[in-house]
Amino acid sequence: MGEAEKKTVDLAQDRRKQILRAAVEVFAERGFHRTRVSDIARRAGVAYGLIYHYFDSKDHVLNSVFEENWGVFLKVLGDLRDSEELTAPAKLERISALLIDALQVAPSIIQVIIQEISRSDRFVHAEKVSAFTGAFDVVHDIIVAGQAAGDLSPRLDPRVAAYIFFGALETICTGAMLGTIQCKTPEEATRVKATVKEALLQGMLTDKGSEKDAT
Amino acid sequence: MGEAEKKTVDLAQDRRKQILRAAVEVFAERGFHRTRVSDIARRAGVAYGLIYHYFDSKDHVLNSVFEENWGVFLKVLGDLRDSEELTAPAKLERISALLIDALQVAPSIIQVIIQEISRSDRFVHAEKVSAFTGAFDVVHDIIVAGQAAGDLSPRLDPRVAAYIFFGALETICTGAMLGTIQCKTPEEATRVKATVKEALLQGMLTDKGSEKDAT
DNA sequence: CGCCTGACTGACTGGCGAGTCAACCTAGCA
DNA sequence: TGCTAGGTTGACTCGCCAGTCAGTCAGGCG
Repeated sequence: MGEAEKKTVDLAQDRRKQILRAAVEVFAERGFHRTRVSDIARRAGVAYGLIYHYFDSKDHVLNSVFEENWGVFLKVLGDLRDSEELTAPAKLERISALLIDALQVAPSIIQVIIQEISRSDRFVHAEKVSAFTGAFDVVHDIIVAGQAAGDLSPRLDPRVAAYIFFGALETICTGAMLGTIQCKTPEEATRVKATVKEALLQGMLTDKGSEKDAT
Repeated sequence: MGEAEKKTVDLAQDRRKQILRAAVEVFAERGFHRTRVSDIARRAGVAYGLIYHYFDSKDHVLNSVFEENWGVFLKVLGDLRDSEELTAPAKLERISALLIDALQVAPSIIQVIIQEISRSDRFVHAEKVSAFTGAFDVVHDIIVAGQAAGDLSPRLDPRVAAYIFFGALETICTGAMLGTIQCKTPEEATRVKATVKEALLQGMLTDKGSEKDAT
């Protein structure tokens, strides 16, 4: 009995996953509000009504996509913050590498999260903000710790710096989505990571540039 | 005749402006796709149908908001690029200052442009991209010139660096919109500018941080 | 003073698409 | 073999809102 029941549960989970996978695909292709629920159903090879068996609404489908993926990202970030072995700069480097690698592995998911949640009115007025601030807070904490340890410039406003860090990464993801930034092969990815590190950590200036820049 | 005709034209332009101003306000408050055309009409104190006298469609209203404001921004950017007097880092600093100041002067317009065009599916598939790449190109050119002059690190991929630059600024605007970043008073604005400069130009690392970071 | 032009009005329509629901399986069980 | 539960189906409903259009009003002109 337990066995059979479990199997049914698994099947149900499979259906759910199947719908979510399809949803991610179509959302990535046409954007959330241009996709009709029927599109998701067709792509998943499933009847229209079944979507509403597993999800309350179209919005709820998108939320599930978000929660199930952002959640694991947040978890990884949290662990990274609490790691004793790495310095703050190393942690920041890890985070950017993490995202850029994710871009190879699961571009559609990244696209949907950035496109439909981070970017979009959904972000501005909804509870989604809190999920995002979770990530911001982690980066913020890392920066503050880095400043305390003397590894990061004390002149940075940590909050603004966290925004700069995330904004840079987010826009790079957007660029990769649009194909403006090449980021498919491991070599290209390495190059992008290097520029992120150089620009954000070392700064864009050369020594010569800094001399002229006597502020 | 010329006089009277001109007056009529002016009045017509006023009406148009009046509608656009109202549109910016409501778009900023409720987001493009949650605002009904009737909202714009009500806010502008104008009949529903009149909107369609001046604009082809709701989309066209948004496009006009975008074109008429982004156009002047692009113009300023272009002039800045061609200026002989400033070094590349100084130019970048100017651009960020420009945006952060604009945030004080016309927050709604900035919000609408960022929220509804830069961020939004509108951006991904439409001609809007080209307008944005215009701005990217300017920053890209400035970076390349700065590298040639020896003021900016030659190790940066100029394209990726341009994305980082814009992404940082864009997210800061978002933060200001959300009220997460304080940027109302001149003092706060100065502080934000300083962090942008520090983080992007000098880099987030301290010397101590760089030593440890032997790559 | 009538006429004409064009700004201006707002009730109405048409279509779209989210969400519903009654009917239909199918599998496990007695 | 009949019964139930719940997964599955897709035609239908229903509200919403962009866009239309028949008509009003004002002001310039012969």
